[in-house]
Amino acid sequence: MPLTLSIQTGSTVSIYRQIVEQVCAAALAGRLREDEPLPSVRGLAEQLVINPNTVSRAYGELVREGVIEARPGRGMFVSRRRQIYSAPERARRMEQAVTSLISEGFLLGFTPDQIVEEVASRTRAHAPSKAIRSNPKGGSR
Amino acid sequence: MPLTLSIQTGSTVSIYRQIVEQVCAAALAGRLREDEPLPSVRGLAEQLVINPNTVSRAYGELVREGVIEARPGRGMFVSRRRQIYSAPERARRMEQAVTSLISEGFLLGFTPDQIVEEVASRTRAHAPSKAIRSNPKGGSR
Amino acid sequence: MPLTLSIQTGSTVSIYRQIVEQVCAAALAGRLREDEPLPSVRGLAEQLVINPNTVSRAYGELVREGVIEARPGRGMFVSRRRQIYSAPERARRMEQAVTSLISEGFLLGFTPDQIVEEVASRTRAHAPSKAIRSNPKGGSR
Amino acid sequence: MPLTLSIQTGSTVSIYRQIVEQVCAAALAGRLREDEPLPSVRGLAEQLVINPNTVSRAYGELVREGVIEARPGRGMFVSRRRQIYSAPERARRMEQAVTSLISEGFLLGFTPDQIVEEVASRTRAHAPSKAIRSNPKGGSR
DNA sequence: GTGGTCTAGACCACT
DNA sequence: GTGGTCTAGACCACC
Repeated sequence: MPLTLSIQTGSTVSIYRQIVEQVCAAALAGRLREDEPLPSVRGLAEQLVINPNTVSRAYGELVREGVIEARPGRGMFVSRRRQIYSAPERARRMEQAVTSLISEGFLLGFTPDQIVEEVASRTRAHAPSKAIRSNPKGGSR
Repeated sequence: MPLTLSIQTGSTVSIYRQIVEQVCAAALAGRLREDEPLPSVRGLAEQLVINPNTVSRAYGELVREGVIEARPGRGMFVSRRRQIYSAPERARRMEQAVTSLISEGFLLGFTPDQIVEEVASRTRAHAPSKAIRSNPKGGSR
Repeated sequence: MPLTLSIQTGSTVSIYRQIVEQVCAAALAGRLREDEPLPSVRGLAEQLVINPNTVSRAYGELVREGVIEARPGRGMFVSRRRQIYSAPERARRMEQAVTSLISEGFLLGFTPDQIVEEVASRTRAHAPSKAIRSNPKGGSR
Repeated sequence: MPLTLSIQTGSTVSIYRQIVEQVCAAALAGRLREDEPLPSVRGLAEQLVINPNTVSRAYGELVREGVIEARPGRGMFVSRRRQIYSAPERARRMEQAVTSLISEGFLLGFTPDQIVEEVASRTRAHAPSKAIRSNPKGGSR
């Protein structure tokens, strides 16, 4: 299975960001084997009917973040994951993201329990395999 | 205590969005009494050292979402809670919000369980009680 | 014909509101094809001799109401029709709109029957057919 | 029955305008007899829990529009209605108001017939009596 | 005093 | 090129 990506127009998040996030999620969830190349820039652009520049940019970002790496002449491959953000930076970003979700959830009339449940059910869907290996903090806390 | 808001520059979320989220959270959590006006546009702008237009934009958004209402010449007040979105629209927006959080979480190296836990702990903090008219200061905490 | 908009200064309704209403009417009447972008923010501003910010505001409102969607870097497009408001909210907004018209009509000295007739004749003009994908010009081209 | 007025906060129309419209509608619908005074400024302000200045302003506007007139020492009374706008001006304003309603109606998913019906049912409610006497075009003047 | 609108001009991110 | 955000400063209507 050659990794299916999909983008949705009209979203607030840009196209290249959607690609970054999906590839990233796939890599972290173990859906991409280390010896398996990502779709080529031109191929993916054609498949998604977007500009190759956009795909190129997304891949560039992923390389910069250390998620994937280019093996010249062979393609892009997932690299061994390394943390790129400092611990405080990670915490800050995560807190912000959680705050956003909770605000939106409350605004839409969801109860706290429902919000948690929405997230829980979606994360289960996202990571069917147990191939998660990164442990950013340490404890299984 | 007349509702303290704070913004952080250099964040990925825009200033006006930060205001929207904070006011929204405060209003929904009952930290704002119905007969108590929000900070004035100019006042808040001065306090946060930003342009009044930015505050105005944030307030406008909140009005359109039904969270607060403008009483011209008097100020902005929290409006009575009502569900303005249809069920499909609610689901759609919530799904987008959840997707956004999960993507960010994965990117930051959080495991699914950790993401859920982050949300769970924060919702507990946000909602000391189910009653909207809870007393924010005395706290059944 | 790429959608002609016009505004009149000195009206009681604000410029950005006029744009919202006209685009809204055009989109809902099917005068805009789905793959055809709206006039660009700068282009429309130039054409109407107003500030780009004003156009931007109008477009932003339309995005929030689900009428159009922004594809960053490409332009604004009409989005697929969806009902974003809940039934009570729809009723509430419609009631307000009707009240506004009736008041204005009375103030202008129209009788109830005349008011109804004005609306009836205009709705007939606005909706040549029930199908959204109607062809406004003639040819099936 | 001493003419009941009501205002609603959080509306886009200002308070004084709401008063103007309601008094105007009442006068035109014949719900106000010519020998019957309107509520006093102070009385109405007290009743509606608003600032007397606001009521005063509304009455001033009505006087300026020729809808009511002051009989010093006795109070405000409805005057014999005269047209204050030129015919083209009236038509222009009415057209604008109708356009607004139709746009909003379409946006909310109402069909043309439903929009007309909404207006029709409301005008019936507004004017149960047949005491409409103004004839804007032919002139019973 | 309050919010609402508009203009002018700038910078950024995305395609 | 596109839209999105922010600043600066102005004017208006409302209370």
